Amino acid sequence: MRDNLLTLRGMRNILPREKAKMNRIESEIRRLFKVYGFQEVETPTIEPLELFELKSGEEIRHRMYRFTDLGGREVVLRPEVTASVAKLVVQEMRSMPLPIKIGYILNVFRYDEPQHGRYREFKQGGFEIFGSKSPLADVEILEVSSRLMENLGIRDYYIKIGHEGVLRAILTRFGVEESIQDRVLGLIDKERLSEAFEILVSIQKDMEVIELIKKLWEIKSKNPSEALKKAEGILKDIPEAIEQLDNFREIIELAQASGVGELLVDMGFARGLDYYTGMIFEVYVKDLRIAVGGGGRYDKLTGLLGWDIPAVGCAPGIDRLSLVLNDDIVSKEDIVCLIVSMVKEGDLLASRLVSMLRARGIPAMIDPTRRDLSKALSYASKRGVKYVAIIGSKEVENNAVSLRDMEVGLQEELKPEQVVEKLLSYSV
RNA sequence: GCCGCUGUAGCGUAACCAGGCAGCGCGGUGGCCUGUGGAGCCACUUGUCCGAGUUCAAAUCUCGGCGGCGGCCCCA
Repeated sequence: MRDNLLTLRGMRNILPREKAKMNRIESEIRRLFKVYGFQEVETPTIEPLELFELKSGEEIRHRMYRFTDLGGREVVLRPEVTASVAKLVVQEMRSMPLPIKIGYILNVFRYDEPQHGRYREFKQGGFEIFGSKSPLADVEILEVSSRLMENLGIRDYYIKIGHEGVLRAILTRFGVEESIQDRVLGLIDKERLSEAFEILVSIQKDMEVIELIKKLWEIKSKNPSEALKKAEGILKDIPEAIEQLDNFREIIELAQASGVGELLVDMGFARGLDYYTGMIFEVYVKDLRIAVGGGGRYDKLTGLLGWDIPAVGCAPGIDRLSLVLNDDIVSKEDIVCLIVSMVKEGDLLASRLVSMLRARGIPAMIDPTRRDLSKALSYASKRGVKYVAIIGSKEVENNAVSLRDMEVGLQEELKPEQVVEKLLSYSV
């Protein structure tokens, strides 16, 4: 049977080494949950279609795994987690003190064309803060994104940052309704400016709004204060936009003070998800064109679900981080001691020894094959096992084992207790 | 959704251009050698992605499908 008939396009088997890397990343994320006070939750894999029709954005919406269940409901495999977590908070946490800080590590599904770093099922971590409008919350999200990169030993990353509030304030000022705003921002994000402008022209807006957006869009700089200054000049006649820009400035200043990674300010930056209302960002690693994480502020989303509280969050991509990490971030250590019982009379001693080792947390196993000693050694060697405990009739008589150090090639006869003592430092 | 490259055993490959018995390495399984030869030796194991077409003859040439890899778009 051909494997490729059994594994769907865009899906994959995750092998031990890859899995170990993902585990490493996940444990780093969970450590940040603890240190920053995020409480981990899990939401349903399958959600009603409506949840993502609310505000997920056209891009994601037409790439959902979508079907009718046996009860006739239109359902989807979650294409992202933020909407689900927002729903969870609205449904279950109305009586909790604010701010509510939620973390998650969950798989998501998108029917994209697979390519480098892109699969149809992938895994995201997530940090979401509900109930605070303060820039301090925005900065905490930026900070946690930066810390994750650094804790994983990734130094050459930068954060592309923008502010949808500024763009939306301009559009609102010129009377562009929200659903049109979503479309226009989507086009701006794709750098399809002329199409965005066509829409604005078609609803009879004057050229001023187009000029403003064009000028703003051109501001892309690794010098945040310079970028902010330029933006201020452009927006000085629109107080609502200046207000948003002040918010952006505050976030950037606090972020720099708390040591987040290098910032690339992009005033024309918008994200595919329609629910963003303020600061937005994506995390990039040099030499990799795709984002390894992203996030932003979404103050209106929970309101649509029945509890109007501000929120900000981010989602690191676990598979993509794994792509960046070297294999050597995880140890290749496997079984420490392989026990080979060559004669039936040795099995009792072998069982006793393996239990003693495991009880002390030392990874050990009995070779269950009763093959030639040289084949057993070959197996141990290929698996990278450090010690082989050999039990033949001679050892059975002495109630001892011959412990062979596979790296040095020497061996000594020891009592089981002595073996445990010797290997104690390999305890996990 | 679009574009490019690609598809030979479990894995890595040769034969493809220029059509003519599909071969090698690794692995796996079994066996032989007093229990340290982490070996060796012997045997076995499994394959041209699928479907059409051209041809006396297709792994090889053509077309289509599917898959893989990468790019665009978008994102994680």
